[in-house]
Amino acid sequence: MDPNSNNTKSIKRKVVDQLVQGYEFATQLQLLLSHQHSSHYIDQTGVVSGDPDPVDELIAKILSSFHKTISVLDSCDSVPMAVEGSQNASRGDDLAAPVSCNGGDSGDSRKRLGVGKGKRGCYTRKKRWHTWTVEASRIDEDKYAWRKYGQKEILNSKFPRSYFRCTHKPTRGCKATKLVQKQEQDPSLFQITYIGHHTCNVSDQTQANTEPNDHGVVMDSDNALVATIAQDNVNENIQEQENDISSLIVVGAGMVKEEDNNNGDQNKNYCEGSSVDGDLSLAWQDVMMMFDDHQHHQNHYYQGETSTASHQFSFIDNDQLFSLFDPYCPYEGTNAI
DNA sequence: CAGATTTGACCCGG
DNA sequence: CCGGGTCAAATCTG
Repeated sequence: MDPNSNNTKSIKRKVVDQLVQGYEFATQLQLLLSHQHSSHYIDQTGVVSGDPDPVDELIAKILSSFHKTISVLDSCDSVPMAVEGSQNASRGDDLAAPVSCNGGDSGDSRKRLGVGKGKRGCYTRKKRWHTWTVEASRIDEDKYAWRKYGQKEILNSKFPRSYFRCTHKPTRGCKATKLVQKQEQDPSLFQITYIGHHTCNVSDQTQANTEPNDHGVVMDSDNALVATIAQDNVNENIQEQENDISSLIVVGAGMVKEEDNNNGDQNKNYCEGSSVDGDLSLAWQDVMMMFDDHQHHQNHYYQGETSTASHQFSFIDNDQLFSLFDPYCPYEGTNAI
């Protein structure tokens, strides 16, 4: 193969990838703004204005522009597209079934004990998704339902690291995960690393959280908005910003392990839920840097509000919570964290 | 019995 | 090669 054409293809793919992200984010922005605008109109005038919203118009143009650009690039190269199709791919089992890397012996899975070699660990690691780390006194600060799927002793760490994935992963293909580890300096604090954004319907998750939210700030309306967005088949990665950081200290935001994930296995394309979730600012940084590398300004995703909310999460009490991270006191909770 | 957790196995990637 | 992330059978719990 011609290395140049490979390189070009790689760049193209990256461009398309970023454009797809941009498209997604513009869509979300449109939803958010339209929501805000509508409520503003009602609040200020008492009457819902029927005028076409210039913001909507502008965003529609942006979306159109994105779409055209992507289409043009896509027609030049057979880069798999993820715009809007991603949601349809999650039919409930796409994640439970690990893309048969073994040549498709999907029939007799679930073998173990001596056999099963080559079946275990058959997965593709997340590499490019948006990750950020927070410090928190509780691990249940976010209102998502998590299910623990692993725990590991970490080298040079006193405390094991626990691995959680969204409870709705099997049913909705939500790929959000988080890693939780006690801080060595201050074991009362947890270091929580979130990986990826929730693509499940957040409204369900919020139902689980029956306790009143003492963060105060418009949680209800936010959640309503989340539901709206989710129902519109749009990834609500934006929502994560307001969902997850009520009383957290953001340690490192906007870190993206950016590595073109569709360069390895061309057959896998973007079928798993949404692979376009990520950080808008970073996405654009990437795009711009490919053409012009003078863009280094970092947009901070989160504003690290630090209230000290400590509401009781309905799924688990504090004793369970802490026993979870005590290697000698295994967590025996029944539901998600 | 269904769903969650535990935990050893397994593989990816640096 | 090895640490860390994920899988999945076994086990637990309500």
